[in-house]
Amino acid sequence: MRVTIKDVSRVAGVSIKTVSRVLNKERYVRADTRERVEAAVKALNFSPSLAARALAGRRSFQIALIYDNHSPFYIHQIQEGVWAQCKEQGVRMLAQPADVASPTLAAEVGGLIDETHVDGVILSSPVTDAPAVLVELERRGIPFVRISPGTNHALTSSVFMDDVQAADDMTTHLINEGHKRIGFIVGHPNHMASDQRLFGYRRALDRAGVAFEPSLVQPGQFDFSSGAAAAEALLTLGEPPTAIFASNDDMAAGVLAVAHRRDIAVPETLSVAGFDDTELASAVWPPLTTIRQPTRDLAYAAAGLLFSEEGVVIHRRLQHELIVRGSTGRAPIDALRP
Amino acid sequence: MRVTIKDVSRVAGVSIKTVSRVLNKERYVRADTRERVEAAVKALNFSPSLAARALAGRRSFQIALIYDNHSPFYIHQIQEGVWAQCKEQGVRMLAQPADVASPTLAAEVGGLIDETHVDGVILSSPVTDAPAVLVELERRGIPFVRISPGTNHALTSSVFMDDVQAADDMTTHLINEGHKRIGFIVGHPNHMASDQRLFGYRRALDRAGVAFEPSLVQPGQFDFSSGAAAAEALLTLGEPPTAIFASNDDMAAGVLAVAHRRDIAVPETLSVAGFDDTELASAVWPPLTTIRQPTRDLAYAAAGLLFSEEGVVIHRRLQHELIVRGSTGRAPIDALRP
DNA sequence: CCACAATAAGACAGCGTTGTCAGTTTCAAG
DNA sequence: CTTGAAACTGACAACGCTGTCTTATTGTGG
Repeated sequence: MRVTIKDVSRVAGVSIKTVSRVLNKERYVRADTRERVEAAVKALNFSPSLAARALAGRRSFQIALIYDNHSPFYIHQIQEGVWAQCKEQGVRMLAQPADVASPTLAAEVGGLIDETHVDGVILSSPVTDAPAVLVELERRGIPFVRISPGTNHALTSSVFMDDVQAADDMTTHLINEGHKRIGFIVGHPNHMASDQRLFGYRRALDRAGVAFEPSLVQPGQFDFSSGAAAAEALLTLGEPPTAIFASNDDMAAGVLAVAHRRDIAVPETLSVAGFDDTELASAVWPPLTTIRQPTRDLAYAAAGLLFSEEGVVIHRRLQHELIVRGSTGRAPIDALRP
Repeated sequence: MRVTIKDVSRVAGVSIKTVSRVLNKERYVRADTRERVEAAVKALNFSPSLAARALAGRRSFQIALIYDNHSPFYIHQIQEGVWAQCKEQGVRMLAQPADVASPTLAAEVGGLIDETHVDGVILSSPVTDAPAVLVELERRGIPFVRISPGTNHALTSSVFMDDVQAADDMTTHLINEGHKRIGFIVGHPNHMASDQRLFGYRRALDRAGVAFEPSLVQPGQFDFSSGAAAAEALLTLGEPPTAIFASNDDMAAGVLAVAHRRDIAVPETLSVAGFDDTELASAVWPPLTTIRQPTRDLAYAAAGLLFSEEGVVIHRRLQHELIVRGSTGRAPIDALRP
């Protein structure tokens, strides 16, 4: 039935252990022996059983990617980045949706690890900041890397971008365009990045001497409809903002939709900015000025760290980029008058 | 270190075989014995090793989902549907991106099966129609279900919707709105659904007695930019269409962007229709009139079939729905004049 | 209360690998 | 040549379960 290492060893005329050595690129195999084994592997089209390898050895050749994110585009990029790295390393990726709000999350993660013997775990925000999960992972001593965690205090590698600076950059850009009343839509409360982006917004305002106005800040959930709702709230203020900076693209798309519905010209009357530069940002009209978050690269790098030398903790920051597109422009003239 | 079935058996005071019986819900275990075992499982927080189960038994408690699709939204829904079903069944899902164009695809799929011992496979369009993959799967006798395959001739279950009828419905809707010149953007050539949607478009035109005009049909790739390119081509025709029907939402979003850029009012001057009803459809402006493809349900049902009684081949059709939103409307008056 | 089937539980091999250890070959230096 | 270390290879147990077979134990009709 199944082609096993035994078949390979028979065809190659060596012991199964030697085949195993070749498979695992161990030392002490003569070149011609190796070649014979490799030929047999190819001839029989042999793929070693991960189950057997996991059971017998110290590696399972599988890692888990755990995420809970409401932006399909974001997840897609994360998956793709991790996937690409795994492919290079010859390791399988187990994508695992999760619910950070669930009280059983840590137990589920533990169960996943027990069941699958995964060699490591990649946590994507906001699972990166679920204390119970971190504790569980540390207790087991299983290597893990976090993508865009809220803090870097853990004894674990992470890859991230500077959310504060990015939000600051965007806000500063809007201020430079003459905007004084800049609405801000906060991200999902579960994500630490939400706080940081809000802080970046405030820091930029502060530095520019623009007064912070609490009514210009609206809560959001990182999805389209919460963005729309926040926009409604902002645009019905007595003195509405001339620009709205949403903490991600999905919410910015919601803002655009509301602006269109209310016949508010973008960017002439209202500038709209997003964050992430997912595909959505260029699929809407006008295309969104946004922050390019190197999501795919972040994920790729994270997986890379997981496979790198054990014991070294690295916190790698990747560069963001302000992408100016058609959704933002100069503040309307009357707004520029004092 | 790891909690094993042995630990459970010791705590419960039974043999490991009995624990195994409880785990697998086999017959011939006394109620009180079962309870004792279950208590021990809970107390020790035991999760059986899938590797060991796969190796020893006939099941691996894992299935693979293989896809190659360029719409992140679509994939996201597929993953979610399969995932939900797997969770109910207590089975792990291995999401596996693929490249239908790759000559080694069938071998990769074979390798995946050998490595992981998966109990079954779910194929998402267009992998559903890669002959080499189907042959490989059949050769191994591994159960598989196809989501939205091009044809139902195989001896395998599938779930799908009626693409022809759906495209017909949409086209008819546009005709009923007074449109006579309806542009059509074809989907990715790898997808059989692309052909079928084109056929539905033609069938509706034909039935309504509207002449088919080849120049109104443009190729596309199911992504935003190919939609935009097709729109450019259509709108620079001597006599441009009053409506454009794109074979999916991503391409329709591209059409919208081009219309905005050219200052063409949607839907007053140009109606735009999509297909799929992904989240994108309501994230753009105006929100897209589209066909709701029950993607998530399709995926959920597909996984369900995989776990259902062996040997029965079922082809399940799920209902689509025409969703009329703001992107389509009556044809402009001058177009209604003969 | 006996015979016999149905129910219940355990012993043990084996799934396909890797780890450990022991054994054999090669080769450079003496 | 011999010697000893380095290079190479193999035998065998073990990983954590399930399948098969065997051995109690219970229940039921006559």
